[in-house]
Amino acid sequence: MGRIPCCEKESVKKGQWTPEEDHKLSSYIAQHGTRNWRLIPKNAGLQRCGKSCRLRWTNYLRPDLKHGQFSDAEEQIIVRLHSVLGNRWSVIAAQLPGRTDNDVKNHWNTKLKKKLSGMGIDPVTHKPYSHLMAEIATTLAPPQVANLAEATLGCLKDEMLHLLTKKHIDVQFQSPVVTQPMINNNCTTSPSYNITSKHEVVNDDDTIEKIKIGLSRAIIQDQDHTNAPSNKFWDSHGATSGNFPGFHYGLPSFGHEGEGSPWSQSMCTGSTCTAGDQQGQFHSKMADENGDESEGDRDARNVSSMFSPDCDLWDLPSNDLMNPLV
DNA sequence: AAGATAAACAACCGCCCTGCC
DNA sequence: GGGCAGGGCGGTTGTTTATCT
Repeated sequence: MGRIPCCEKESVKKGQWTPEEDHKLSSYIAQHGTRNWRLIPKNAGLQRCGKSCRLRWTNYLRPDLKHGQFSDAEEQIIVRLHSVLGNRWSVIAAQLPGRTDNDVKNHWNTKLKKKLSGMGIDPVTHKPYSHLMAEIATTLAPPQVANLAEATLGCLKDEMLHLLTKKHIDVQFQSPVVTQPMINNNCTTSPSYNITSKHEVVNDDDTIEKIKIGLSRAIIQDQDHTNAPSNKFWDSHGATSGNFPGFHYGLPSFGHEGEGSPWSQSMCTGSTCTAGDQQGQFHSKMADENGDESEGDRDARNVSSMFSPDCDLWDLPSNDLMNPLV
């Protein structure tokens, strides 16, 4: 017994919507509202699945939607929220009037990810690539480090090669450019990425080789210290996370995770997220406000609080958000 | 000018959550 | 409490448009 389909697939049209279909749907919704999406296509005379109608309406036809280019301010907000929330597009979109989650997601995937990568910043964790590689080299046990480092290089290689064919990335990788905060609200300490970088093309293979050599050296140095167990974070704190004075080491994650971004998770599992620090306050605040409301409601409200005059998040010292190793 | 490639956008799919019965 | 339907969400795919060779 499978799930009951939301509509009869055979009699349903797919693909691009025609202006006539748009008009039918808009007219029907203007008259009857958006109750019961399953009945809407039938009543509006559309050969479409109710779900398809809902998407068309919410992502394109709604009169309050913006359809133009994203402004710099909007991009900054997306990057900023993504660093905290991860791929929670609906929550991010809720902070951008007239934008849908689909809009934001598409814009992120087609433009912003590449811009960040071009700056030497991993768009998943919002950390510099050099930071990620340093973490790998210093966090893992010697039997695992070589294989995992190789695997990580594999993950990064495609993106790097793609970028290196177009833009120069310094072997040391540039740290995020700190500019004026994008949202004022009396916040003066928040960094924001300067999402513009134009450089000349360099020799791809040479750069990749330098990256590999640098990582190999780090691995070798790490292996040289295998007889000093007290220095091994993974000995005393588990294989994937641990503490080190001034830094939190978490195994970089390249996939989607359930609760917030890997980076935000990482921030809250190590020494940088103590009960007294500001980031910890932010997260415990989120945890305190659960009540009976839905997770989405909480997210939306908590995110809204970031933009409040109190400026909870934007007041955080830049190190608490980015915690750069380099 | 034509084909190839990349970028941008639109839509679909399947999972999951929530509310109702 | 369990089952079901509706709807939300994020990931992915398909199509169109722009740019490059």
